[in-house]
Amino acid sequence: MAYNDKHIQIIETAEQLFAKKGYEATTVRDIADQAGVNIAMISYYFGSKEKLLEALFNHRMGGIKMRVESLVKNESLSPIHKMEILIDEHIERVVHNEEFYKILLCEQVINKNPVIIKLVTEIKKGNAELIKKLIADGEEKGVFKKDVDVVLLMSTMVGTVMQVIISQNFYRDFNCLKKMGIKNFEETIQKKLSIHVKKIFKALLTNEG
Amino acid sequence: MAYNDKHIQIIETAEQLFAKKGYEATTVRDIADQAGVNIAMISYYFGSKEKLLEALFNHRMGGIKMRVESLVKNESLSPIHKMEILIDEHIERVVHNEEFYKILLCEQVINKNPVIIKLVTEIKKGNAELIKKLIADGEEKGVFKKDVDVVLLMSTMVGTVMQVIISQNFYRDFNCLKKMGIKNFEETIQKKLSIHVKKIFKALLTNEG
DNA sequence: GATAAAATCAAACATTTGTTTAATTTTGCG
DNA sequence: CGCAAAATTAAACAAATGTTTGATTTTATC
Repeated sequence: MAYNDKHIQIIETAEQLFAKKGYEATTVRDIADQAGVNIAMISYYFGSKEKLLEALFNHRMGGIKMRVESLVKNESLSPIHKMEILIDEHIERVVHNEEFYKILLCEQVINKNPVIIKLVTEIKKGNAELIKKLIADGEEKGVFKKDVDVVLLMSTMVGTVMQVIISQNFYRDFNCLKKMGIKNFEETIQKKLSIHVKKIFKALLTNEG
Repeated sequence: MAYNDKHIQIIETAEQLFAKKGYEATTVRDIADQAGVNIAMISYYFGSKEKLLEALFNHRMGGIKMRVESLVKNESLSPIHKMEILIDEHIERVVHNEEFYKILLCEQVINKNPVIIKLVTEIKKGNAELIKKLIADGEEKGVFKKDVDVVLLMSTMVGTVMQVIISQNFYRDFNCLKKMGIKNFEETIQKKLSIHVKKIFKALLTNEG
């Protein structure tokens, strides 16, 4: 399905509200008001509130699989370099789509909507298989260890980034960064996360520091 | 506030349902039916659905602060040993209270209820400060590095464990463990997580492997 | 066993929910 | 312009929501 400007406008308004209040606590009236459209438009355009959520997932997850695929299959990069780009692109994606990734996290916990489950599982599986091949490639070249647990590795990357995102207020507070501007802080946290996760991957994947 | 058996029964029934369907999607009728009590009992006992959620958080998070505190202040253990116990106790807590930790995760994302925010923030802050001291202690003794980012370190532990918990079906599927019994799998994942997180901490905290 | 407090219950409460309807307006095109 | 399709609207819809009420039953204390 192709979305026009009004579709996108409603989808991204819904995204804001779902992230802020949760899917169930967000009403179609909330969305319609904030998007400046009539309530009936949501059913008219998407069919239902739930299908609007599914549309959001399609909108945001559409391109991810290809991006990872083309990176891993790029012949001119070393396995280590590829892995680092993978990490940086993931961090960038989450930092710049905080709201969507919060919704994704909660939907994974509830795990109820079949369309979303299928979409997310397919992407996770595709990524895991690509990364598995990437690690096997690195292993052949003698730069990566044997017997790496791919899912554990990915869980650490994904889990660390998400945990930092949802507790960024605590991070600022604990490290006395309350006065730092939001844009500045976003940049800082992105760099710190990049170094941190890369350090972890180096320890888990290679034979030493 | 002290809870009697019926309180606990309602709280833990609510916990199951909140984890499965989400807080907002769970109705007080759901809870009352499954707990085998009248709907009115929830308002009568707790005041409201939201205060029942708060009661759940008090019920589950009451003891945590003390446990961590007494461990860190134990004089007879080395910093490294303490850190390993900290990791194992956290993993054990999450694995054996999956449902509650799922609810906690979603509530952190929404970040709306002031009582819960305060409770969670206090525990996180207390733990972070204790771990900071523990690392400083290890640094003095020459076993830990300088300038460790405590919040990033904790985020990796907490985030990794949660990510594995919420995607355990994927983990089983990807690693062809679908036929393994649930109890057996729980044990396996707990051991794997323990080794995995300890390996990461070693890399981040000590000067080499 | 009487009595007061606590617990339990079915029913009712006002709101709010997502969705639909049916009428009206806007748009696109010959 | 004319007219059909699409978009937009206000209003209405039934269903479900958390909470309260007021009566009844159980429990505990003397």
